[in-house]
Amino acid sequence: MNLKELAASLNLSQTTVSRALNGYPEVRAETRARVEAAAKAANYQPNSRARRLATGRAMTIGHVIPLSDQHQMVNPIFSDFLAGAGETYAREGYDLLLSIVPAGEVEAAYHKLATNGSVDGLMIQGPRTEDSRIATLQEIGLPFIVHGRSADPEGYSWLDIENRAAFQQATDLLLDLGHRRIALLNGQEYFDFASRRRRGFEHALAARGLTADPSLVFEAEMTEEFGYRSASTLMQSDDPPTAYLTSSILIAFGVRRAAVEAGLSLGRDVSVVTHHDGLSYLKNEGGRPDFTATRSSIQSAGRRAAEILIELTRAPDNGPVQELWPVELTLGQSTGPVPNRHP
Amino acid sequence: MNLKELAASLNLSQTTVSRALNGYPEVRAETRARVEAAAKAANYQPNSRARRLATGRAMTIGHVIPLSDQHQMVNPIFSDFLAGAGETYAREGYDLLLSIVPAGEVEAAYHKLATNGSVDGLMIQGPRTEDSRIATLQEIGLPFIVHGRSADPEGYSWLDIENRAAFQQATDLLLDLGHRRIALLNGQEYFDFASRRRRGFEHALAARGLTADPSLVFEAEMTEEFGYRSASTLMQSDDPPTAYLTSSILIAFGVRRAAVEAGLSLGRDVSVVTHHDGLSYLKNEGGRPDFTATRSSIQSAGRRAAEILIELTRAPDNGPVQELWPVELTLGQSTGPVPNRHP
DNA sequence: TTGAAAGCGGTACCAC
DNA sequence: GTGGTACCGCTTTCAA
Repeated sequence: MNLKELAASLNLSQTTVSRALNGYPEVRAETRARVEAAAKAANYQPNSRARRLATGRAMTIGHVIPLSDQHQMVNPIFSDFLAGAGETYAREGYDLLLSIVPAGEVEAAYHKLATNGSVDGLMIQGPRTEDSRIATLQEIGLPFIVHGRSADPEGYSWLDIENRAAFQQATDLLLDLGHRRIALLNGQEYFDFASRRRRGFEHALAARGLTADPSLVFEAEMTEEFGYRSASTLMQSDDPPTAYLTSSILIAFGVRRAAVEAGLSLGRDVSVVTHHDGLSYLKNEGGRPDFTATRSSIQSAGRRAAEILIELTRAPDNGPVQELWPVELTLGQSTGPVPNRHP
Repeated sequence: MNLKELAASLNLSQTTVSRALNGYPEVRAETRARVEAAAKAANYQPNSRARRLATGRAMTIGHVIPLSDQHQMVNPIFSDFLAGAGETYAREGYDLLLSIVPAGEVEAAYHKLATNGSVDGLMIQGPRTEDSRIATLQEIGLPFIVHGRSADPEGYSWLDIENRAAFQQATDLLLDLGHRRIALLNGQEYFDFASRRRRGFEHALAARGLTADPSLVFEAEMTEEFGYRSASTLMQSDDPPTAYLTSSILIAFGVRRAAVEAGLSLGRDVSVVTHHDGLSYLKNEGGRPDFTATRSSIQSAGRRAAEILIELTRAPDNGPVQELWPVELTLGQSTGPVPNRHP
């Protein structure tokens, strides 16, 4: 059943039926009701291809994922963000076009999506400190929003969290508890969020006249394995850290495993603060550890980023929208004393 | 630059230009070359919306993910499969429409995607033993393929692995090693793959006159936490199992953590076989355990499923395509002896 | 308040 | 081998 047939069955013109269905005000209420009833009865769905052509809008948002960064897809953050964004798209009647391309072909994909009119806007994830995607998109002129930002956060829309402040605060907490040897297990620092986190860490130390011990700072893909290996090494060293600050729950899981193997208890022998859904202080006393926070804040970020992006596609001439979200620090019931140096 | 303008600039008709660009044979080689050169110079991209309307094909495959099964998205299998499928779509010129909907609205989403012509085919993941999506799609008449299958595997296309045989084989291996108390940590058995795996497990036991001890069989969402909790409990029991067969690497990770806490070594004190990329026998002797297999087989499955699905959209009248893939068992260097009952 | 008709940008049939 | 033209199904201006 298409519009023409529906109109014929109602003895109305396509025009009127179209207007009735799309909420135009000039349609008489009675007519609209009649049309809506018939559309429902016939289970009429406007053909999206025809509508897209006629309106010139794709009603589609693109997410382009580089394949070699496939690890990114494994990262739970990625899928949670996607779930949140997808929720908004569905609510607003937008489709999500997921394009998985070899790394190095991302910007070519942008050009193609833009010129063949497949999408109205693009979502950018995982920005680097220097990220050429941003300049490319500005040049193309397609609306886009970045989850995170680059070193230069001017002239485009983004939604980011207070990475620097959060890690400064977390470091302060550990310093307040008396810790002096704190390890930082960070994501790869070419990602902007990671470099901001490191700066927060260093800043908190500097504020107390301390400097980061380079042998306690690691950066790598944020896996459990990375946390395990680096924490294991550190725990066997002569002067092991008493606290760990990590950039991901997976890294913290690895630290936990290393601690268990070393016979240490999180929250008693060694302190761990990790970024996850906000920041969490981890411990494994008293049964179930508090690792199981939902990642609701990341879903929220996805929802909000999608909202902003859709707004941008509707009013592309508005200035950039930039939102900086605070990060909450969730403490376990007991943050524990400064651990003694373990045997 | 659209087709009309391109044609005008060449003093040719739209028809000829279109034919030249789309590889129709009747175009003179010289003309075609001229057209192609001009198209390239002008960076011409055919408008995908117009093309879709004119051809009546969406050139798009839909993946519909239920949101409450959002855990599914966290599951690495999900994203690996997606990455593989996405690769094929890109190669074949198809778009991937990812639709994230509340659980319970999945079939409504199918109807909508079908009637508004947004997709040419649908990819179905995570089939249940009884899965109403399949009947719904058969009724709708949209091409689809299932990754996995339901209890009744007739009349539709699917790509599955030999779950039953694999778990039977794995159980046989453990029995051959002398194990008699083997725990099965399975996925939720309303998923068809999980029920097949359980049957393989039970069948191997039955073939030796043994029956599964119900207190050693668990099913749950396949998380690390599940593996940890169930293995911890079992390891503290009076008569703990000497071997674990698990349905996911995450579960195996949980078993590993429980083992470490209990002072047991994988591959020496306790045997673990898990499904991951094929089946793997896990151990943690001699440094790095062999947990780090790539999930390439799942990506391959995604690629192949996408190929079949695209083929189905092109020739919807062909009979169903059904492929059953074997599962390889990868042994560690040492599978270890039957563990002594631990203290 | 409703309808006729001209697009939107291609594709594909039918002539020449 | 090339061109004219009628669609594809909907939106949107313009007239009535």
